[in-house]
Amino acid sequence: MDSKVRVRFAPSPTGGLHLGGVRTVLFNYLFAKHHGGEFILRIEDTDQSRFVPGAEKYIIDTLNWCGLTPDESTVHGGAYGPYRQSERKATYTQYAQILMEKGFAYYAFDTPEDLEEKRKQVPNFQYSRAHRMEMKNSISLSENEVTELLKKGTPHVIRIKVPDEEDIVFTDMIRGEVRFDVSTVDDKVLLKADGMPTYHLAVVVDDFLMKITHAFRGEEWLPSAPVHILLWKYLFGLDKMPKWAHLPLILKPEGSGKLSKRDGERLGFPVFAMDWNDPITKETTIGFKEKGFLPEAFINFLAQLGWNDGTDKEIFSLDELIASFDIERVHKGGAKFDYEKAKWFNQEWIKRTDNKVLATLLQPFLDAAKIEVHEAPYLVKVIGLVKDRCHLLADFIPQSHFFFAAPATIDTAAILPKWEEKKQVFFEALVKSYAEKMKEGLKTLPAAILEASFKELATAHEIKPGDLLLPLRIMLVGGKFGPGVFEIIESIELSDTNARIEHSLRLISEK
RNA sequence: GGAGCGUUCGACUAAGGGUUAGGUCACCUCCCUUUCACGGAGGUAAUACGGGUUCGAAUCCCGUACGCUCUACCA
Repeated sequence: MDSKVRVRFAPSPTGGLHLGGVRTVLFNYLFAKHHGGEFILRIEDTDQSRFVPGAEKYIIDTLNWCGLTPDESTVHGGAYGPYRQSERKATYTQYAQILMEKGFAYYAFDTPEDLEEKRKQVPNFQYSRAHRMEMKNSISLSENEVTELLKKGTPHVIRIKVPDEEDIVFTDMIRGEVRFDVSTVDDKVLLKADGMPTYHLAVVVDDFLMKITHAFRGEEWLPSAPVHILLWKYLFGLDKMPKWAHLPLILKPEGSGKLSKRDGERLGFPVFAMDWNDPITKETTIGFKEKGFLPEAFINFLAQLGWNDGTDKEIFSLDELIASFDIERVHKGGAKFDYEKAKWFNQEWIKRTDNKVLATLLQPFLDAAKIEVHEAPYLVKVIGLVKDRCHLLADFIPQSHFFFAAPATIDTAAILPKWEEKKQVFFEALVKSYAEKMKEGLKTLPAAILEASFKELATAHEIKPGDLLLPLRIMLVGGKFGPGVFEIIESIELSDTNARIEHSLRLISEK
């Protein structure tokens, strides 16, 4: 008997992948890899009305960005394909037939309009034992009537026949024993009128055929678990059933309820992993990647939403997560998403990431800001100077643009109140001294030397260096921010420094 | 309405019968820095409520409240 761990993530290709989806993938992936098992991506595209072109590719791109690459999928291949449910239609029909033959399912001829009408008439209507006989199906109708309807090609579905009285008990790896009284579950549709299976049939059949050993999914599936367990019992036997775990939900930061795309738009943070361009509405929804998150950080904070290793450790690489992940330590309760904490994780990962690697990742942001970098080593040096103050890769632009071009505006209002004649004289002297250095053929000097000579000159002019540092900073970067003044001068070199000082002096004299 | 699941600082969480209920984010104060950050040191702040069981309960049991999910020919 093959006991190798096999898990799957089974999204439907209807749009961007949000936080909850990625976390489900992550926990599946971590569990599989922790146990040396395999991770399968299966596309659940059985609802043709909701199919969105490009969504499948988007899901695969997202998984790649996160570093959660499937072992088997529509693009990676594998021995249990096809991995797209729309291509497995015949298989589901076959199993639906088996259920019919065994008497565990029946035909239902009610139209959607019939059902809608019935729901209006009967409060809390359930298509189950209570109302089954009032409907049009192969249990309520005579055998002749059924054959007649079938012969005429009347549209129909196949429904599961839920037993009258039975307790369904199963063990959830996170929640322990969960019990349902089956009389409260209705006769779910298994095969739709278009011949496609619903999720309920497809998930059971595919998990069996793909030899899935552990099935993890969001908590929203818990109420329909009894249907799936019934199907396992009828079709394959409970001993073959995967072990279940229902993951807690990711909640809105404020109030309560499941996190949605709308919350992100309202509160100003991403919900999708990567940018999603909806081909139908033409809307673009921003993703964590494009917002400036590192995949390591994205994965890290997602893992910490509902799981921890029992210690105070919070920063985990993917390999460390694999090594310490334990599904039984996953929480039962939902966790509110906190964007501030997410950004903190990202900042920690930016600090840990090599400057050359960051330089590559920063390129799209530099392009978007129209910043031209002439020398790669220069960029790497600048990254080293400002990375500590960036929560997002995008923060790099406002933190460092002055290294690449003179600031567009100078906050002279912050200089003027304390400006005086002797400062004017000092800065003119400073410009002169730098000009002399340049005449000697020097383009720049080390920060420490720049600082020493600056202080010396200040003393000679009988001004405290501290009174001059802030104005100088503002002249160079435009405002009250940025790394050490002399490190900036060292980087932008003497000629640029002089140009910026002279420009600011002119602005000041105009006021 | 019904069914299921859940509930520790504002947020994420630790502590599976004995702790001044610990850590992180956020917030506040101070230090470092004559900028903004980073870093360092402190501070504010929690066991939903009510009953049991026990020498002892955040932890075990029972109620109550509140919240969430599901209740489609969507997943």
